[in-house]
Amino acid sequence: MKKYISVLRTSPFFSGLTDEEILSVLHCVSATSIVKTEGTYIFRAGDSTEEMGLVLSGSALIIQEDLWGHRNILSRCKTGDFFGEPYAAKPGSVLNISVVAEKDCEILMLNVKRLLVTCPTACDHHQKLVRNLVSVLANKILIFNDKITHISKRTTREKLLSYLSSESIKHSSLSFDIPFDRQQLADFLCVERAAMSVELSKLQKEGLLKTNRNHFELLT
Amino acid sequence: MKKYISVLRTSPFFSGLTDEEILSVLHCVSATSIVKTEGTYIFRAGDSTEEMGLVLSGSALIIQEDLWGHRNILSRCKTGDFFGEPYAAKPGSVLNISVVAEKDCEILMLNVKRLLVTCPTACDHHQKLVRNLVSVLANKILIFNDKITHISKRTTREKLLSYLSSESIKHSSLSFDIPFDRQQLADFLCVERAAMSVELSKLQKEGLLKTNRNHFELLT
DNA sequence: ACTTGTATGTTTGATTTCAAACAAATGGAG
DNA sequence: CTCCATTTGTTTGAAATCAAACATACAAGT
Repeated sequence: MKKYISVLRTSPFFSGLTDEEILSVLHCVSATSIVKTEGTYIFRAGDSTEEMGLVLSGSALIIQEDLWGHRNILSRCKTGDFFGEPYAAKPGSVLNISVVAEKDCEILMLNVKRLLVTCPTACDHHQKLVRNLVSVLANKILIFNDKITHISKRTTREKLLSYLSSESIKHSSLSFDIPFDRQQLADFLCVERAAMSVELSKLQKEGLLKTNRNHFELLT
Repeated sequence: MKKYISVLRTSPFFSGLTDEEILSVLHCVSATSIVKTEGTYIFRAGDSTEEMGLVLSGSALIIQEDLWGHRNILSRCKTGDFFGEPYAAKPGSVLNISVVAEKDCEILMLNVKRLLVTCPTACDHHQKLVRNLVSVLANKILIFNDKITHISKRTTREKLLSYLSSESIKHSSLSFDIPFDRQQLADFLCVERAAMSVELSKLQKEGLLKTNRNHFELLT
């Protein structure tokens, strides 16, 4: 397991823990590494799980398949990324996503339930790990919350204004850079890039904002 | 505080705890009750907080206001509901919502940070509370995750199929009831009720499903 | 300067959604 | 049963979005 310590060290799940603490705490969560060959399932929609996965090498795809067989790729997990943590943290929940090895990969499985119910005495690392779990979960909610706020809006214009407004608040400035190019922004807001470009042009003509590439300036 | 124990008992945050445990654990989180008159702010967007709120009486509105002054009501918290828990659980995060008293109300403020960093020794109730917090957060992610899956779809038809597909999996049956009427379903999926009704009719004509009121049957 | 690749902006017609009004069906209450 | 309120389905013209193609701008490398 030691050969992967550099991967674990960078994960928010283990942040604030020393290498020794990480190695020690891996027992608390019954960490076991598994190898998956390209195309095999790691989790399957409909399953339930007490374990979350952390990618040690290779990569995995988070996908959804509907009743009529349409497959949709939600995201790609690379080295250091993890998946399944909300399902593992909520006993009895059912996976509504599947995880498939995109390339041959090694996955570290961590038993979240054991983290929560056993070792109740104050193993100090243990406490830190629980705190990190809470932080990871809370962070995900904040990100989702933001995204829902924007894509709930009916029109492209409203989605843009909602997103830009929130970025402006986040940067405490009317002038800021966004971490997306046009195509990525369109994907994030669930609209067409072309329609979005048209709307951005209109907003500029109307004097609500100025933009150049990924730099934006809002005019009130 | 005792007069509100019946409210606390029903909250998922305190589930599995006896009345005595609840009263005892309130100290761990520096529980203090505050009174707010109609229209005053409990949280304001841009603030950060270590505390979450739980409504003891009256009601509060979760709202968002954008840069150009448009106000949007996200949800209403009634007795027993709580708010702000992801912000309190993620130190340094900034509120992107405001909370306003809709009527005169009493709010119990719970310091989540204290729950995570102090009393590290195994006060048994304390552990349960942390576990409940993890569970509450994980549950919220699962709900958000679902919602994003559906409303990310571009067309009304795709949103419907995505939602119905997931409900079918959840009920392990092609035949099931949904917890929404048409207007609520349209709001949930962020589309027009009328356009949705049209699409449902088409889907039925095409033989993909049958529906009567809130009962649905999918045909494969 | 030239070429190449990529990002961004614009245009087009077809399709979908919106918004508003109205019609039909349903479920209670009297 | 009849009346009434509510829910659901349908229609309509206006507006927005989609999808695809093309035009323009910019950057990196030769």
